[in-house]
Amino acid sequence: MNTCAPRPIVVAQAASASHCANCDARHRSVCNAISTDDLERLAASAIPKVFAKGQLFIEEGEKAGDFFNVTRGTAKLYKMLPDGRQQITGFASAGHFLGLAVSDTYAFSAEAIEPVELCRFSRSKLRVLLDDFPALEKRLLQTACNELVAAQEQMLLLGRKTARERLASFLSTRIAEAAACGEHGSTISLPMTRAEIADYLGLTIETVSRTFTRFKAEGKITLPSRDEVQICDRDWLNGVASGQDHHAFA
Amino acid sequence: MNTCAPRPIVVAQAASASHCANCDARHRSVCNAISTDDLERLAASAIPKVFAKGQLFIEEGEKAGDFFNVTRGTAKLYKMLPDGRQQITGFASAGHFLGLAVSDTYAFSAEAIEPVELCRFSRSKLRVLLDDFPALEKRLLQTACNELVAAQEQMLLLGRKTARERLASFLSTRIAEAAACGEHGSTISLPMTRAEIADYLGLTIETVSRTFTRFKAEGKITLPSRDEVQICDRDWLNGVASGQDHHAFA
DNA sequence: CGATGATTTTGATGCAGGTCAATGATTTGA
DNA sequence: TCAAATCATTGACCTGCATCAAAATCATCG
Repeated sequence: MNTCAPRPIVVAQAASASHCANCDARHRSVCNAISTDDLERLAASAIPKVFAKGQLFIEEGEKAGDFFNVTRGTAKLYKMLPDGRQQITGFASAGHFLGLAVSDTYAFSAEAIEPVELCRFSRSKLRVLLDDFPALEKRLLQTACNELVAAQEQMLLLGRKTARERLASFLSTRIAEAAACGEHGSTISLPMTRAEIADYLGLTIETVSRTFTRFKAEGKITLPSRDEVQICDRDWLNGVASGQDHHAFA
Repeated sequence: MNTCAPRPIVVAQAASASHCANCDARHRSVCNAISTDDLERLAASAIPKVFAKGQLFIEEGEKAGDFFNVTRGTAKLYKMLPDGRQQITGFASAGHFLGLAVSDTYAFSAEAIEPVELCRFSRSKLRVLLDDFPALEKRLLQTACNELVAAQEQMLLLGRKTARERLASFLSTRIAEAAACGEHGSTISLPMTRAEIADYLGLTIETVSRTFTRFKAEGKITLPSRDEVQICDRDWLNGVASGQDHHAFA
C-alpha cells in the first residue's frame, strides 16, 4: 500500500494520448514494468476515470469486468456481512492495482474516501497486455506477493493484538509508508474517518477515539487537527505496534 | 488451500528421476502448468523432502532461500508476537505452494502438524524455471490471487465475526475444500488440535471447545472422535458462517 | 495393560472492548 | 452568519470472550 500526500495537479492528463507518460503514479505502480517506448500501447488500453468521495466503483459479487490502477486519492477496500458489519481489508492509494482475481466476480468492494483518479483496464485488454509484456506479469506477481505479506500481518493484528497495539501498528505502518514516499516528517495525515480506521482495525469508533486520547495523554502523539497525527516517540510506537509491552504500564 | 485426506502411499517416489510424473499432488499444484514432456526438467529442480510432525521448516525472518510445494500432509503457517501470542494465517496441504515473497526473508513460519512431504526449489532454480515456463508464472499469479481472496475473507472473520460465526466459517470452508477434492461426505477430519484451530480463528482453546459443545448440543454437528466432525445441517452451518443469524436464537 | 503426559472439556470469574447515550467540534450550505 | 448535518469525544454500563483452575478423556509406551 502506498499512501502519499497529494502532489501538484497535472492539468489535463486525462484525455491525452500519452497520459501514461505524464502519470505521477507510474513510477510506483505496476506500469513501471513497461518501457518508455511502449507507453503508447499502455495508454491505449488504460482509460482514465475520476470518482468523487463516497462513490462505489467496485462492488463485491458483481461481474469482474475491469481492473483499476489508482493514480491519485484513496479508496477503501472492504467486505460486508448481511447485517452491515464491515471489514476494511486495505486502503488503496496512488500506485495500487485493484481487481486481481481469478474468479469472475469481485471478492470485495471499493469506495473512494476522497476524490480518486484511476485508470481502468478491461479484462480482455489486460490479458493482451500481459501476453505482450511478460515483465508486467512478473510485476503483478510481485505486487500480489507484497499484498499477501501485508494481509498476513493484518491477520496477526486482527487475531491477536490489543486495541493499543492495533492503533500503534496502524500509525507505524502509515508513517513508514509516508517515509517510503519521501515524506520524512513526524506528522501523518489521515484521509479516513475514525469509523474507517475502526473498520480497518476490527474495533469500534469509540475505542479508536479513546485510544487516540490515551496516546495523547501519555505524551506520545499530538492531534493538530482531525486528520493529522504527530508522532512524538517513534521508538515507543514501534515497540507497542510489535506487541512488546503487552503487560507493561509506562 | 487444498486439504484432502491422505491417499495410498506411493512407494519410493522420493529419489526417482521422474518423481514429478508420479506426484499425487501435481494435478492440483502449480506444477500442472508444466507439460508432461517437460516434467523431467521440473523434477531436476525439485528436491523431495519429508518432515515429521512438529518440525519447523520455514522460520519467519530467516533468509528466504527456498520455495516449497507440499505434496502430502499439512503444515501450519503462522506469525508470532514476542510474548508468544500466535496467529496461524493458514494451513497448507497437498498442492500448496509456499514461500512466495519478494523480500529476501520469510514473512512467516511453517511447521508440520502431521508428517509432511514436499518439494524444495532453490530461489535460483525457480527463477530459471519461471523464465523457461511462462505458464508457470501465470499459474503462480493465479495462486497468489486466490490466496489474497482467502486472506481477505479471513480478515473479515478475524475483525468482525463472533466466535460461533468463526467456527462455523472454519467448518464450512473445510467441508467445501473436501468436496473440491472429491470427498462429498458430511464428515470432515481435522488434522489440527483445538489450540491450532484457536490460533487460526483468533480465539482461545476454551472458546473453541465450548463452541463445538454448543453446536453439538444444538444438534447441528456430532463429534465422532477428537479429530472428526460430522455436519448434520449444512445450510444452517453456511448461514451462521455468513453471519446471517447474528442475533437470532434458534 | 496401567501409568504418564498431552489434549479436551467444563466451570467460575474477570476484564477489554462493545453498546448506549450525550455532548462537543467541525464542516456544509442556504 | 447561522442552522443542520456529520464526525469525534467522553461517560456509564454491559457482555462475549479471556483467564484461571480443575476434572475428564485420550494417546503413548514401558
